[in-house]
Amino acid sequence: MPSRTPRIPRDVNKEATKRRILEVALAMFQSKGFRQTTMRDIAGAAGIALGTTYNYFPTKEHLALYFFEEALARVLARHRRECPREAALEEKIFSLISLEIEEVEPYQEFLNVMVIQATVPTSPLHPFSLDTQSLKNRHLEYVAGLLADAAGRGELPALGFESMLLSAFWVYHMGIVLFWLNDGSPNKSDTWALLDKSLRFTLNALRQGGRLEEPSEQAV
Amino acid sequence: MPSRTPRIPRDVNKEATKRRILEVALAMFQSKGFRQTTMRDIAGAAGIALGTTYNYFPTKEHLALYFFEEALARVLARHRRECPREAALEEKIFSLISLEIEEVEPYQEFLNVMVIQATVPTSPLHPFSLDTQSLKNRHLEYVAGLLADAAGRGELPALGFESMLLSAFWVYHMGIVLFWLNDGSPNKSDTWALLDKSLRFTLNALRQGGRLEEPSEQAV
DNA sequence: CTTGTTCCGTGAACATGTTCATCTTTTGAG
DNA sequence: CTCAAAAGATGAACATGTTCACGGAACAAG
Repeated sequence: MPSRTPRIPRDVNKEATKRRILEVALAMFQSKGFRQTTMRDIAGAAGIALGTTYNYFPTKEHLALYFFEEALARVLARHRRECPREAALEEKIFSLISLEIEEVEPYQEFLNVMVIQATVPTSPLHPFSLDTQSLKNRHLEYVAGLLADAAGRGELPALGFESMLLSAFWVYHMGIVLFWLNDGSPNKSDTWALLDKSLRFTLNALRQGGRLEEPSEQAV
Repeated sequence: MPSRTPRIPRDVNKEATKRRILEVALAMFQSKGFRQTTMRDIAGAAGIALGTTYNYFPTKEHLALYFFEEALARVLARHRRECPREAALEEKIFSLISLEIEEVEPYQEFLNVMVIQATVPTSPLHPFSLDTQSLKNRHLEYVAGLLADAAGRGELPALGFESMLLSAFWVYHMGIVLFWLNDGSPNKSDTWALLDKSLRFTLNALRQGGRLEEPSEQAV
């Protein structure tokens, strides 16, 4: 009887372990919630020792961050696939935020505890900052693409404050998600109404010149 | 020698203890940061046992909530005092958000960890929800007053979606605070620029009719 | 195969928010 | 004043995220 232990290369095993931890963790976050899921639970379910988990993910929150990585990837992929190129800009943005909320919907309880810390980049002091920064950037790059596309097709006038618009989008987007999380109306209908109206309002205003200075005199 | 112990009535002592815990805690949150301040530290500095703290505040976060209670009270008081009644609506709102940020500025590190959980109402599941709800409401009531005042003076046309405007304000306000927390520009100048321009833009648009439906044809 | 090195897994130990059985103080009735 | 009940204070104990010193497995060189 030759080699009793099959000698699996280290790299393969590591990758497999990492995936296993992730799968187990996400499943438990779903079923039991983030707070209720213990690092000991995760390690146990993944068949490894407690400390080993920390060889793969520096904190419990980082483990959760992967959730958002995957969710964002799915959202962008779906948006590219499902949202017709010739749709109006407000439709594209509405659809982007909707998809996002949809992907994230089943994890609402988990989000209530996590999203914010995970999505809001926070200060440079926060050890989390760099990791979330890249998430945010990937998101904003996509939105910048949508805006550039709309501008290229004459759907938006040249405004001269495009980068600020992107900042504003981030602010807006975070606000909507927070609102949604806290929306107690049936089917979260308030969120959809707010999203719809605020998008129309903003884009109409932008199309009409996006004036940032004094109001014209024709105002009531 | 009569009563060796002066027998201070319980109520008085309790109130004093509560205040002492609060003062000590806020001071330490400032100097060492929220995370670095231990419940044991607080109890020690307040001269009581660890468990006693929990007779006064159910969680460490509730202790922090008082910070916001006080900050909001100061902000509203200052705004009522400092902001002239006849100022334009955008100035009033700008000033309100500025004051808020100013009051909260020294605690930025603390905020990075806390604000969100403390200010975002989160789900009904969250034990924190009710307590933060009242904070939010007090804030929004004040803003509603500003809007009503502006409408009464003809500064804003009757729009027909005032309550949605209040929701939008909440979204906007949270977004700005998040942006500010994450703003790496010198003196946070990006935040001020964004705040200024977005307010002008929005209010100009509202004054010009606050159209929510299809854009007019005169758009470029 | 042998061996030194590097890498990884392990679980005990630690830090800290929170709970709870127990003890102490206050209170008010007799 | 006396004393039983009520209210409050206490710190040991618990739960859980995180660290770390240790040991063993994988690997490369001889």
